[in-house]
Amino acid sequence: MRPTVQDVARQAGVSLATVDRVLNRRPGVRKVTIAKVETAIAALGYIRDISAANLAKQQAYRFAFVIPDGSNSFMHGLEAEIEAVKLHSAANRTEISIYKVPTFDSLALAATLDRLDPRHCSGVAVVATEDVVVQDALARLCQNNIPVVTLVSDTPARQGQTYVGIDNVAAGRTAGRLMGSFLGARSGKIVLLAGSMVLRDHVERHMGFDQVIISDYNQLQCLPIIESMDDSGIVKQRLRRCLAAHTDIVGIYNMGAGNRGLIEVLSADSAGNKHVVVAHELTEHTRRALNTGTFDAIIHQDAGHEVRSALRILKAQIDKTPLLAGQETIRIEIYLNENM
Amino acid sequence: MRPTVQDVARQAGVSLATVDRVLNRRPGVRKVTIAKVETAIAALGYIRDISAANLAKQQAYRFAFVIPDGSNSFMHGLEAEIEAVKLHSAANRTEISIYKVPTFDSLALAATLDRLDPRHCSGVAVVATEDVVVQDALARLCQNNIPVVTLVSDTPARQGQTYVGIDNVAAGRTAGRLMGSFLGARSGKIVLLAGSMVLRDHVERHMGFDQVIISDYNQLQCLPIIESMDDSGIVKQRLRRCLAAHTDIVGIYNMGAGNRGLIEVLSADSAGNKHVVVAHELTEHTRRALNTGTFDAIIHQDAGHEVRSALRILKAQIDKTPLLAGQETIRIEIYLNENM
DNA sequence: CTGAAAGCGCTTACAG
DNA sequence: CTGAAAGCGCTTACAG
Repeated sequence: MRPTVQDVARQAGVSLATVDRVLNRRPGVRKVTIAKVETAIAALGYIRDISAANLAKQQAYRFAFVIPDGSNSFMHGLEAEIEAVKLHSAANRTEISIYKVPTFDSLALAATLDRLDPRHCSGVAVVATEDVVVQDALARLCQNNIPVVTLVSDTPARQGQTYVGIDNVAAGRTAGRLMGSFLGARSGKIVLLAGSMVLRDHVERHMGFDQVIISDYNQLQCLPIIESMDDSGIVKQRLRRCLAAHTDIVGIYNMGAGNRGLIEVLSADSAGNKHVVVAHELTEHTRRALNTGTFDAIIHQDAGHEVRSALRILKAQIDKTPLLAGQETIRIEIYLNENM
Repeated sequence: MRPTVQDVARQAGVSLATVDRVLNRRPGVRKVTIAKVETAIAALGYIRDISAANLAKQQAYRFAFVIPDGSNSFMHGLEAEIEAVKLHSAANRTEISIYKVPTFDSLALAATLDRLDPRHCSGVAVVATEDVVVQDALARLCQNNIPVVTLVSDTPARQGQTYVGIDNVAAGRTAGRLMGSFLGARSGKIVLLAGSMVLRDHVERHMGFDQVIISDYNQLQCLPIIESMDDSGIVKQRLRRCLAAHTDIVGIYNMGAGNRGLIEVLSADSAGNKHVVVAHELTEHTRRALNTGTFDAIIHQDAGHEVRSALRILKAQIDKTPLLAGQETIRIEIYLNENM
């Protein structure tokens, strides 16, 4: 049988309450007593049962997910994954709320974060922009001892904040390698599409992509970035103009959203399939594009994994328990038509 | 506050014990009583607290992992991942034992499975061969109500057995697509390496690879499979002979283990880097081969994910709780030098 | 077929 | 600074 607090108390010659005090590093215990208890713990190889502790504490976790509103399919997927864990969370004394904030609206995001009441919120997971008002709001949460996890897009590192998402520079490099490998000996221009260069994830992907193309494929040239605010309509319009202006385009890399616009332009273009196309995030639309050969590869991050990882990280911080190494690394996934 | 069994008992006008009987579908309760309790549960929106239930039951999980012994790096990685969860398992009333069995030795495997005592074993995860003696031993475990998970290589579907691993046909198709895409317009022969065609995962990968090459790349021809018993030495010897016999080899696909032998041959061969090489499983050795450009792509499965998934599935079967959809799908991961 | 009481391994006021 | 007792939300003999 595994030793319990009872066994530790008996072995140390103290009461349950004192064992508890030592276990939880509560103040007001004499050094000698602490030593006695710790000796007993070591001697018995005592390990605390966290479920029992949580039951006694009536510990309940109340987490807030703050994510962008709008038509972005990836964010819809993220929301669906949050809803999925919500269904099972009640059985684990966990309550999850979702707050949606207009895309690209840092003020609204900061206001939403400020409105979270520390008494009813034990942790926050947020898809953050890099704006100062947002960073300040996050800092205030941390001051109130509310653990924060940032999702999808990294933020300047800060105490009490953990990033859960892919390494976007490496993701860009991966896209670059796929583009170069798939083009083989062909030479020509590459179209670069992004949502906005104020989004850190897009900037990082761009860096990575450029690095690889410049160093390893000098028969390929990247055109200046086309920004679309992640809007399919804008993608369509600007991409059409760009394709018309150049005759030697061989590849397209979309590092942002708005894939529906991209797909529409390429499907309409009779010569569309001659391009190598790499984009991000597996969704209903990009899946079909892979199927039909309109897209050649998708770089993906697993939204479900990110949601569950965020929850595990927040809980571990609250319970002061260690995390399982490796489980929380979000992988840069590559999808071709065959491995979806 | 969330309703508890107390609330249900009061609302239904019965005792705690009766609520418990209904909750756990234990026999010996009148239909009318069951109905009363179920009405109360529905009215209150009662959800059972699983941790509390496990505490009261003194439920302890004792799991056995049965894996192949030997020099296979992937299996070493798998073992390391099991050791990693072991470290944290004590805090969750979980005990994990590892049993190692000589590779390719179905009799020893079956004997090990038969030796597992149902009284001290609440679930089994096994890397199984497809031999009848093994299938029979697994069937006996299921008869004793011990849930079984098969890892890495699928087995003929059976009640009470869940497969945790990748779809190996799709993995083969993915390898084929990478090979074809990376070779571009080049034509020639492809070397196929496998451990043994009695391993279901290797057979399935072969099928998938062939499908894609035959249907989409008729400038490429696959040579007859070279079997190596997953032994680097045999890989080296047979591959050298094969490379010497053909002048127009453009690609190599290793669907099995023994990558060290493959790497050695290619590194020694001055012309080695002209081949496109696709292999399986990220390990210390294949990582380096990707880095140096000896390998072009690796198809990978996450051993850590498989271990944790196996545990969640076994626990869910024991607790009769539902699984989180999506979390248990093992992905076919593609690695290039840039996304490791 | 049903219920009262004790217990699982912790934590929490409260008393001293 | 320390301890006795009650309680968290369940389950389990045992009695009737």
